[in-house]
Amino acid sequence: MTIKEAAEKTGVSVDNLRFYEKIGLIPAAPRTSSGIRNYDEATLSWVEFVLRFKRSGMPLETIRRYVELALQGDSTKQERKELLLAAKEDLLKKQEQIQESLDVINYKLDTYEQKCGPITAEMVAAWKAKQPSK
Amino acid sequence: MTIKEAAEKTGVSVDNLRFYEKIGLIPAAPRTSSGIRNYDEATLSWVEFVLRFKRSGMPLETIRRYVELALQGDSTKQERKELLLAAKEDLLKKQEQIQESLDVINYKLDTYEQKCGPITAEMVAAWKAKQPSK
DNA sequence: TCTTGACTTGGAGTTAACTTCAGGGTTTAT
DNA sequence: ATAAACCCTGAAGTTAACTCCAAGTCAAGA
Repeated sequence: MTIKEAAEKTGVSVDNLRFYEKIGLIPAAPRTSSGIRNYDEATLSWVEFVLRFKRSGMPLETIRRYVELALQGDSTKQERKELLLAAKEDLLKKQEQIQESLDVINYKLDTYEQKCGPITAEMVAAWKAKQPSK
Repeated sequence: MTIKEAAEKTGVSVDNLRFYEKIGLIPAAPRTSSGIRNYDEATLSWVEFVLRFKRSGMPLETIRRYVELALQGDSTKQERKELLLAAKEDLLKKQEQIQESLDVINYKLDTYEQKCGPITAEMVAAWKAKQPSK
């Protein structure tokens, strides 16, 4: 499978696939005898695996480290476990913070329905009261 | 309140407070007669408000736009509502993606407990089988 | 075989969000 | 009244994650 087809399948741009390979985010794809990348299913699986974490906002460097450890085999099991636990903590915290924002947004949307503005109205008022000339 | 005190209260660095003000993410703090920023409670409230959205991963440009609209008063109510609805969609999607990653991490952590590696083990094997030397 | 389009690499350019710096002015403590 | 610690601005530098470009190689159709 050419890099273009791999790009279409994964939704990652051709340039980005090469970039990810260069930084070690995904293992190097196999090549034809003339040096052209020839993606196989195993490599595509890696891409999908990596993308799931990327989508959740995990830094590429963290994912890269995990891939590096995984390719080194069983001796790195413990370190990978710690990495996953740390990543889990990050994601849980992020989930909480998103929920906080959602609560604020939902509250504001609620109040937009009836009255005019919620907290913001007061904040704007306080702000405007201090302005000397428009 | 000096910018340093405001920085300590909000957990945002002094430099960053000035930067946020410059890009319009927070309204300009009042100044003393000699031109030094003198933070008041109203401005601190804005900072806290903005930080909640920032923590959830919302792009600063989106928050900046909301602040801009809010400072323009009631006439922008409709536009702000639309902005909040779009932001809500983004956050819900992000929440879903984080949940997906958490599911994968939890599954991997589970399997690390007993056997050795989960999916990754197979992926590594497939990868290694293709490697010529090493 | 020649053209057209896809592939290669290395490196430069871009955007978001900081972060640091140079070169000053202000406040405070001694 | 002067040194230390703080404040100011505008601009340059940094990092992450792309994104594009130049210059060349390779493959498939007319």
